[in-house]
Order: sequence, then structure tokens, then C-alpha cells
Amino acid sequence: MSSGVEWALHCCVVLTAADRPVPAARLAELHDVSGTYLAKQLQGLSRAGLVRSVQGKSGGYVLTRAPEDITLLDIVEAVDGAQPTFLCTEIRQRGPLATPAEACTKPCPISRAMGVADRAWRAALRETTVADLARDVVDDNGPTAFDGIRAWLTTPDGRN
Amino acid sequence: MSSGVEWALHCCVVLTAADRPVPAARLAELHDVSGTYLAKQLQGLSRAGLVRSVQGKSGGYVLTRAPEDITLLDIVEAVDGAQPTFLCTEIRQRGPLATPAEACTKPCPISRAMGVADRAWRAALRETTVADLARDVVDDNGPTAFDGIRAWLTTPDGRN
DNA sequence: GCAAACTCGGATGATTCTTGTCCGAGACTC
DNA sequence: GAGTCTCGGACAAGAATCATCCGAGTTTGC
Repeated sequence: MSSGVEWALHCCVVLTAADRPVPAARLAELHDVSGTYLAKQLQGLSRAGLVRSVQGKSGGYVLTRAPEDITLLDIVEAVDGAQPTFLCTEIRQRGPLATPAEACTKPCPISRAMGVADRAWRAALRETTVADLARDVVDDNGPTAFDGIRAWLTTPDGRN
Repeated sequence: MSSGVEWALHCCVVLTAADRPVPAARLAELHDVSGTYLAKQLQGLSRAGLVRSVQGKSGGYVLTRAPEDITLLDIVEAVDGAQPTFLCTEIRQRGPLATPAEACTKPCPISRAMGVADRAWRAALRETTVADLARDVVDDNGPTAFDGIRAWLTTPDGRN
């Protein structure tokens, strides 16, 4: 799994605390990661409609939905793509004892079993929302956890 | 997910039908894949103890356990490694507002949620055994499905 | 109304991991 | 005891990720 997913997840959580657009560069500085590359992940979130990009001088990214309506699966699929973890290449149709194509009406048993596991994984990701994560953060770090972040995000531009 | 996993899974299923060691090259020919590379995956299965390698003239690979005692998870972890799909890089401890290390007694909420999903995926893979897959194959392709494979596998060496 | 500055977005290159290959060590057969 | 076939680990090529740059568009302030 690409590490860009981790960055995107953290960004979505901190965007919960922001009440105005936050530039990608600022999010990158907060997490101490490559700003230009984080921008790529945010573009993915933007294409998926999870965040809205605001251009111009005081632009940046804002969540489009309420945190309770954004699931982990939404973010993972937005960044890493929605393709299943296991891709069946139909090797049963190859080789000297290949199964004829007309007999392959349904996916092969291996593909089916992997599909079940893939759906279980996605179902688990769908169970957790960004709001849940934000609540866990305050449970872990205290109710003032986001106050400092909100203040830092909205600091005009001065080096802190 | 690496495609070597798919090859290894198919190999384990067909090894169910073999009653003597099958060389890697023969398994590769059956599936029409790179023999030298398939050998690499089989090495992984061997290290994990799922198959036993027999050297010498009539050597090859044999399953070490009964098919109903080999789960999909065993094979996936043997080939792809047992590392979790999501690796937390602890970016909460980086940047200007880094969480102090002494406050990080437990994994961050994001890591925990991803861990839940990862365990759900693995639990699903643990539910299916190689014996289940073999049974599904005969359900799909008829009771004689493995007869041809067994005969072909045990054909001495002649081009068929 | 206009210039300027700041933002995102897609096109472009380096690095790491997967994919694919090779040859040597060891074991069984004859 | 020689030969032949097997696996096992070390060695390159290709692909995907990771990282970067510059241009298009928008808002801001004058």
C-alpha cells in the first residue's frame, strides 16, 4: 500500500479542524513531507470529490462533506485506486490443459475466494469515518488536541 | 498484490492432485508461465514449510500437509510476506506540532483502523483452505477435472 | 479595471520494488 | 561412482512508486 494513503488520511483528519481552505504546502509542512508530492495525493482526493480545491490567493483544500460521511474506504480508493487487491489473470485458460473460454462463465475459485477477502477488507474500511478518527485523536491526546492545529493552520504565513 | 501469489495458489491446488513430487518446470509449463520465476515463489512456499522440496532426478515439490490444513493466508504470507498492508510511519511525531514520543504509547488511530481492516482481510483468507478450492474446481468443471491434470503431471517427460 | 501574487493541475524525471533470468550446490538414479 | 536432474540463492531488466518542476487559473488588493 502506497504511503501516500497515510498522508491523505492524516490530511483529511486535520482538515476537520480547519474552517477555511488550507494550502497543500501548509499541510505538507505540518507533516514534514514533500509538498509537491502531497499535492498529487490531494489531487486524487479532489478528483474523487472528497475535497474541494479553492484557487487564488487565499485558496487551498476544504472537505466537501461532513466528517461522518467520509469513510476510510473513500480515501483509500481515491488515492490508490479502486482496483481490487488481487487481479485474476485467468491462467486457467493458458497452458496445455487450458480450460476452454466458454466454460469460464464465472470467476475461478481462487479469484472468488480472494474477492471475498477483498470485500471483507473494504467493508471494514467502510465502517470507520473521518469523524471517528478525529474523536479517537481527542481521546488519545486530550480535548485540546485540535486547538493547536487549528491555530497553526490558520496562521497567515509567518514562520512559527 | 504480486501476481506470484496467484501462481502459487494455483500450484498448491494442482499439487493436491499429484501423488508424487512435481518439478517447478513442469508446473510452469502447465500454467504457461516463467519457470525460473515460478521457482522463486515455490522457494517461498518451501521456506514457510507448506511444501517439501525433493531433490534429485525424480524430485520436485510435494505438499507437506493435508489440503484442508493449508489456508489461503498461509500461501499469501509465504509468498508476499506477512507484513501488514498498511505501514504506519509515525508522521504524527514529525513536523512543528509533533506529538511527543512519550505520548505515543499506542498506535495512532489511523494505524489502528487500518489494522482492523487488515485483520478482517486475513481472517477471511484463513477461512478458505486449499481443499475448499479443489472442491470448487470439481464443482465448476466436473468430477473428472483433476484426472487429466494428474495424468499430465505424472507423464514422465514426453512432450504432450 | 488592472496588475500582482498565490493557488491548483498536469507533464516530466529519479528511486525502489517487483518481475524475470542465470548458474552453482546437492541429491537421486543408474 | 559417474551422470543427470533437482532445488537454492545471487544477478539484471522492467514497472510502479516517489518526488519534482513549470504553466493555467483565480482571488486579492489597489
